[in-house]
Amino acid sequence: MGRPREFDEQAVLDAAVQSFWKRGYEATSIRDLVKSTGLTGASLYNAFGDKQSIYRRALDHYVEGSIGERIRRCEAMEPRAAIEAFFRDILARSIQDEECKGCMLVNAALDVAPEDPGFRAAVAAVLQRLEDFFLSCVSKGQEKGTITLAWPAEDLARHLLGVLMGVRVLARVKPDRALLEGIVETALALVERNPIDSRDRRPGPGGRPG
Amino acid sequence: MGRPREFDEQAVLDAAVQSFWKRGYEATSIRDLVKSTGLTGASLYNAFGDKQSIYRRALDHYVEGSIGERIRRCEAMEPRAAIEAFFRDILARSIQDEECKGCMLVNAALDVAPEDPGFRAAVAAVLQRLEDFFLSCVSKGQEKGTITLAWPAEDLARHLLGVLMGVRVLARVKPDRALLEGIVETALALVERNPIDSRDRRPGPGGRPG
DNA sequence: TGCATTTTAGAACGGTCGTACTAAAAACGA
DNA sequence: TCGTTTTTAGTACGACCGTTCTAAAATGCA
Repeated sequence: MGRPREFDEQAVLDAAVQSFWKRGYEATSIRDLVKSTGLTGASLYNAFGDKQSIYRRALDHYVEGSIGERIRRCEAMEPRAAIEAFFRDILARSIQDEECKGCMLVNAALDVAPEDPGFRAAVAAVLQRLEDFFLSCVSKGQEKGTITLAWPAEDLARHLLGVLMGVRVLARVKPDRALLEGIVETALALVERNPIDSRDRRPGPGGRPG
Repeated sequence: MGRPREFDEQAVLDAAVQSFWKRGYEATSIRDLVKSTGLTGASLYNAFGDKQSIYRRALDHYVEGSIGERIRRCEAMEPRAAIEAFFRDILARSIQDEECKGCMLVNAALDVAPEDPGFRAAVAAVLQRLEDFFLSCVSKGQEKGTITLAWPAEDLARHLLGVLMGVRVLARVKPDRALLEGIVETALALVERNPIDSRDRRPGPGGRPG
């Protein structure tokens, strides 16, 4: 069996996430990780493999714990309220994010994804998951009458994904409440059902499913 | 007077932009720049200073040539058409961007801005310029009756800025026409004047200026 | 033509990078 | 208790980093 590990893998991943999240892939060295995780370089390589693998494990760990958790929490809610809760949570976190770390997934999307096909696919898959979450909310909300019928559910979901990315980028440079709230409030009002929905203003292909 | 330079500064900055744009700050080495610009390390340091200064000059060069130029071109148009032309240009460039370089400013916003106050201020200033451009378009459009009165001009401008950032991020990972068009078309329809504008649905503070 | 000045070319510097290696330490099964 | 196996700790390695230095080359001015 051999000597048992002295560290908790989850705690080590938490620390690795913090390092990579704040400074990015290139700017974080193995020696930085040694400092932040508390274990030695050899242990890191034994447990996770090379630097890319460590980053990948950290990113997956972040995604499951942060994004996946948020999606799961919101999926249990009423569709329209789920979208609102999702964005209000993002908004609150972005404004109180004093280190301006933003979202590690978004950072990864511009940092490692364009260079490495593996990372790119991983990031794209999570983006798809977010789009699917929004699409599910919008579709259900359209059926229930709480979400506007003025646009196809697909386009509304894509719009929400785009707005989410935009908020996350701006929060890293200008974490200004008025700016971020202005973006989100407008988006939330956009998806809201309103009187004009009685007519088909923009039928478009693939409109209301079901 | 001494020996004259053998290189064209603008051409060198063009080459530096290409390198930094594609791979980011950390992943681009001085030796990469030596290769892409064609001049030696000593010449680079003589002409521009250290690596940070080279990047800064390259970023400014990109902003003036790409973003500034686009703003100037659109400012001459009718407000509503200016917004549409701006985004259709972004859309076209994003879709045909086979290297998925995205926008160098957005890349800088997540790459160098969070670490360095100087870079951060520079990026924030350009973001403010974009927001001001959108605000100007929206305000004028509201006065002319081509832009919706359903939201304050400030919020619409912020929303457009957020959408712009979102498109630029997604284009680097998933340069999918349907995705990007879905985001932009929804945004363009959002700012469009429509029948509901006859009532003040969302007066809000600082609404229509003038 | 010669001096002053600047740019060139390329080697060289110390430092840090990701990673691999060497042993000691610590648990297991026999 | 001994041998096996794995993790630890620290060092070592070659490569590359940003930057500087040494000379040679090329101009303008006297």
